[in-house]
Amino acid sequence: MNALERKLRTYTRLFDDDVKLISSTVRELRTVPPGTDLIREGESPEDLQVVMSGFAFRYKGTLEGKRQIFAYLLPGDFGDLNVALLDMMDHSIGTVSPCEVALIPRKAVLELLQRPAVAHALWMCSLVDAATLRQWLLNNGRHDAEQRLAHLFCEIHTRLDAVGFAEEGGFDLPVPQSVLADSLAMSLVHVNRSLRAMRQHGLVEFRRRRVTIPDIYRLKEFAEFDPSYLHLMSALSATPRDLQRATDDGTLGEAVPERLPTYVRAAQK
Amino acid sequence: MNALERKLRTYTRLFDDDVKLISSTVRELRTVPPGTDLIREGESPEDLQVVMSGFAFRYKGTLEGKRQIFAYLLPGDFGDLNVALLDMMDHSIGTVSPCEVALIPRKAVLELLQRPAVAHALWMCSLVDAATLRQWLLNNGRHDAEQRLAHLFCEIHTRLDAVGFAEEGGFDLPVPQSVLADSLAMSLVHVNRSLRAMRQHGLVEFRRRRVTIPDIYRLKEFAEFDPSYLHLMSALSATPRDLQRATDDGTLGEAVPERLPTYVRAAQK
DNA sequence: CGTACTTTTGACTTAGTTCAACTCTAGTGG
DNA sequence: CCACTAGAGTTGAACTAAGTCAAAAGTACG
Repeated sequence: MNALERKLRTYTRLFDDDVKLISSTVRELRTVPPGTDLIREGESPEDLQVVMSGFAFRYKGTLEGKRQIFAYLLPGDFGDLNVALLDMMDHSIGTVSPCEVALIPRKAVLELLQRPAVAHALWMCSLVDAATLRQWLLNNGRHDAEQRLAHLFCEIHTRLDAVGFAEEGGFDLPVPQSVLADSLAMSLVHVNRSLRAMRQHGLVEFRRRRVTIPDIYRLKEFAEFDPSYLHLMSALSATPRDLQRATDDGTLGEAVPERLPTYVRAAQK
Repeated sequence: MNALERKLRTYTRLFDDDVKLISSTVRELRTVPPGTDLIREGESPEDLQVVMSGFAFRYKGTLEGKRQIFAYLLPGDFGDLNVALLDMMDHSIGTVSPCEVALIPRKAVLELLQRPAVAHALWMCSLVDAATLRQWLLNNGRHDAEQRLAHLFCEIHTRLDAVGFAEEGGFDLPVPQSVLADSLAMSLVHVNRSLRAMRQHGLVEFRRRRVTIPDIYRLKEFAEFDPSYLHLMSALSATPRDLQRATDDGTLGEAVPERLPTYVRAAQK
């Protein structure tokens, strides 16, 4: 089972037909190096992109050269359902790690939307994205620096956990501090200082692109983190069997060189 | 033509059948006083709500009693497509002015989604909402106080204009400064001071719940406002004929007592 | 083992918050 | 028509979280 299918299954029971259809729509799989734009504001390409492995983010810049990141894209996430329906991208998508990206022709997407089950799953994705944006708006606007960092860590941890990529005491987060800064609307220096403070308080540690969480409950409480906006009835949906199947086809879990986040490895060979 | 139909027509050409279907789904029209919650975080009601007239907003609070507003709902806007598909509301919706709200049964929504044209229009609404959230995140995170205010004014002006409710030099905005503060993640005092500064610079004036804009181009430039995120190919769609029809059935335009925003009047009788 | 990011830290500045008082306005009831 | 009240708007003064600038110290990798 690939990342896309797993993602969709998070939200609906799919028929085998649907699954086949989805797989068959993937026109091409391209591998993209880190620090690249998958798509830029203003473009309206013929293909919709889905991140199959790696770590990417949505963003937009201001005239003064500042940047705001809107969301992180984990494997299975759609780059831009927008493109299939709206006229053009109103933001850009950049990669942090090497990424494998599936290209789905615009037409195929429209056909997929004819399928009730698939359409339903796509709707859910879209609504959860919006809910996440709202949560970011609240978090960035109404929490202080340390809470914001804590909340972001909690969110990513939870999302990775839902697809089986988080371990007990932490997770790999392949981004520099400057990306955290642009996500949380803070300055790089202030991110750094806040991280130090949190480390000293024993809340979290972020070193070498890895987040270590001594006590997840304490962190969640500190961040006022309530995962319900992610609408994951699916802490369930990543059942042991799903994970087993995923392991079987090598999407995750096999022994791999070193120090690369699990969800980035696929794009590494 | 009611507000909902007008809104949907903003995004797609609808068949007469579709139109009939939509109108027939409105179970009930309830009138809600200002300062009321249409729905609260955590609820999952049987009916989806659509604002038909008046002014409302999405919001969510923190434990410390702070509040963040996510979006303004103008006539025709859906309160919560979420509810039809997701388990429950992850935020609340409150009214500012008196509102007329149409209730559409959850089942009816699912049926509407079977209609390609309607489904398409709903998709667009949802995508535009998300794009707007991204823009707010950028605006609140990466612009200073005055730019944020300016941007918000530009957005509302543009949206009202698209449905025919904005005049040349300004528009009615029936909210107290505290609501602006909670939208832009600033303190009430700072909103007030910033408004004064902008007034003195001749950028905008906000007095008695009315926004006056001496030079819209200057304001837009100041705010770095680019309306493309609203995806309104529809500055067109509010054609003179549409407006005429709207006037005919009394949705807007008839002579009314006084000092009430046009789009609030309907709920007043 | 050198070049290019990152991360860290210090010193200084500033935008924005908080607290607290005072004013204005619109609506209410006599 | 006026006094009273409650909500909304203004303003000053003190305070603080966060930004900016600048330089040093790690790290990663060819």
